[in-house]
Amino acid sequence: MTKQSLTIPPASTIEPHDPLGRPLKRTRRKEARPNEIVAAALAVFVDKGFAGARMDEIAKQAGVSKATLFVYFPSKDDLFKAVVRTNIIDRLTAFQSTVAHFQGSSGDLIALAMHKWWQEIGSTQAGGISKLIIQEAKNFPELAAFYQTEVMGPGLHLMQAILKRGIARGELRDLDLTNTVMGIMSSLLFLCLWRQAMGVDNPVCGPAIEPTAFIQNQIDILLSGIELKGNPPCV
Amino acid sequence: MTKQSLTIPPASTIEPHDPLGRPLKRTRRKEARPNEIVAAALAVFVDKGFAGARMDEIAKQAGVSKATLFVYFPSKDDLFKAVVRTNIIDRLTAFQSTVAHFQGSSGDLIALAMHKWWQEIGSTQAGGISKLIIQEAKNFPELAAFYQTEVMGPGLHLMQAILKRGIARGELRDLDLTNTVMGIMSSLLFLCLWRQAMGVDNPVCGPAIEPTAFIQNQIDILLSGIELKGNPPCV
DNA sequence: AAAATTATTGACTAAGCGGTCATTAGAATA
DNA sequence: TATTCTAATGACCGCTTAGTCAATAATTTT
Repeated sequence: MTKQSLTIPPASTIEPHDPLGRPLKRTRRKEARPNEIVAAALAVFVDKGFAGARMDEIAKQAGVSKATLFVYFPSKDDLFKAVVRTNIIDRLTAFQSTVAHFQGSSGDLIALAMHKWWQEIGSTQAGGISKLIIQEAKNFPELAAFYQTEVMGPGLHLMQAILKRGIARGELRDLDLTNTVMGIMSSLLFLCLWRQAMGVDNPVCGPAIEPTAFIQNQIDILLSGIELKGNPPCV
Repeated sequence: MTKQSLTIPPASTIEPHDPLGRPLKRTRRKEARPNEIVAAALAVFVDKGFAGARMDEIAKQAGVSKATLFVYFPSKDDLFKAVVRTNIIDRLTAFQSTVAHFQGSSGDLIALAMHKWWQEIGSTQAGGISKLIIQEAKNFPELAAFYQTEVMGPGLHLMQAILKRGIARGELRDLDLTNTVMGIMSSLLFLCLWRQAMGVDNPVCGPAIEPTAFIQNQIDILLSGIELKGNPPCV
C-alpha cells in the first residue's frame, strides 16, 4: 500500500470528541482506523483470549461498528494476526538495540537484558501476546511459526550472543547454551503468563510476585547458584 | 415457548442404526461412564482449551451421546472442574509422598524432586492441565482459586520445605524463599506450557527442547550458578 | 451547490453450541 | 414372560456470534 495523502481533519470545525480524543459521530478516518482497531483488538484478545474475544466488543472499544472491522480486516483470524505482528516486531527491535552495544561485565549485561526485557516488553501489553501465542499456538500453527521465527528466534539468538560473549571473556563457565538460554527465557515468559493469568488484574491472586524482585532473584541465582560449597574457607 | 407437539410419532418401528448400517448398541454402564467421560474431556480440553472444546466432540470421544454428558455432569463448567479435580489431586499426593522422606543431600533432593515432578506430572496428561488453568484462569476464577489452593499451594509449600531443610543443614545459602521457589516452579511449568504449545505434538516445532536435559541444566545452574568468579584462586 | 465517491453502519442471516426433554430400550425383578 | 425402573438418546430450543450487504452520510470533485 503506497502512502496516501494524509487527510488530517480540519481543526476548524469544532466537533464533539470521545474520551480518547476521537470524533464522535460518523467521521471518516481511513488512515487512523486500522491502528485504532488493532489497538482495541489487542486489549480484548489479551483479556479474553482468541475464542473468547467478541468482535462486537473490539468494535465498541475501537469506537466503530462491527461492520467496519470487516472493512479493514477480512476475518477475525486476520485481525488476530495483525495484532500480533504490529505489536511485537517494533518493540523487539527496540529492545535489541538497547542491549546491543553494552560494554560492562557479562553479569551486568545479563541483568540489564532481563530487567529491560521485562520493562519494555514483558510488563507491557506485548507481554500479553506471549500468553496469547501459547494459548492459541495449536489453533494457529501459521501464527505460532511466525512468532517462533520472528520473535523467539531473535530473542534466543540475542541471549545466546550475550552468553557467548561472557564465555569468550572468561566471565562465564562453559555452558549448555541452548538449554541455558531457554532457562532464562522460561522465567521471563513465565512471569508474563503468571501475570496475565493470576496477576493483580485477576480477582484470584496467587502468591504475590513482585516482578522486579523475582527477576533480580533469578539473576542472582543464575550467576551464583544457591549452594554454599567452596567459597567460605577462602577468605 | 409453548411446547410444540410431540415429534414424529413413530407408528412404524424405526430401528436405531448407524449411517453405516451398524445397529447402535445402547449399553447401560452407569459405573464406567463418568470416568470415560472425564478421560475424553481431559483430552479434548487439553487439546482445544475450554472455550474451544465442544461437548459433541467429548461425547463422541467418550462413545456416548451429548445428552448423556448432561446426565452425569450438570454443565460444561462442572465437567471441566471434574477433569481438573480427578487428574491432579491423586497425582500430586503420590508425588509428595515420593519426595517426603528423602535422606540425602539437599542438592540431590532438589534434583530428585524436579525430575520426579516432570516424570510423574509434567510429562503426563496432568501437565496439560497446567496450561488449561493458565489459559482459563480469568474465565474461571473459582477454578483458578481451586488450583491455587489445592495444587500450586501444596507444591510451593513442598519445595519451600526442601529449601528450608537445605538451609537448616547448612547446604544452601540464605535464600529469598518465595522467589526462589517460584523460580524453580517457573522452569517446570514453562516446560509443560512449551510442550503443549510448541511441543512435538504440534506441527510448529520451536527449538527442540529435551526435557530431561533442560531440567538437569536448570538444576546445575540453580545449585552452582554460571559465573566463574571466586573459586579458582582458592586452591 | 450539485454530483460523485466511498467510509461507515444498522439490520440481517446462517451456523454453531450449550443445554433440555419426551421417548426409547437395556436390564432388573417377579 | 411380563412388568418395572432407569440409563441413554434423538430431536429440538434459545441464544450467541462471525460475517454480509444495501442503505447512509461524510468528503471530494465538478
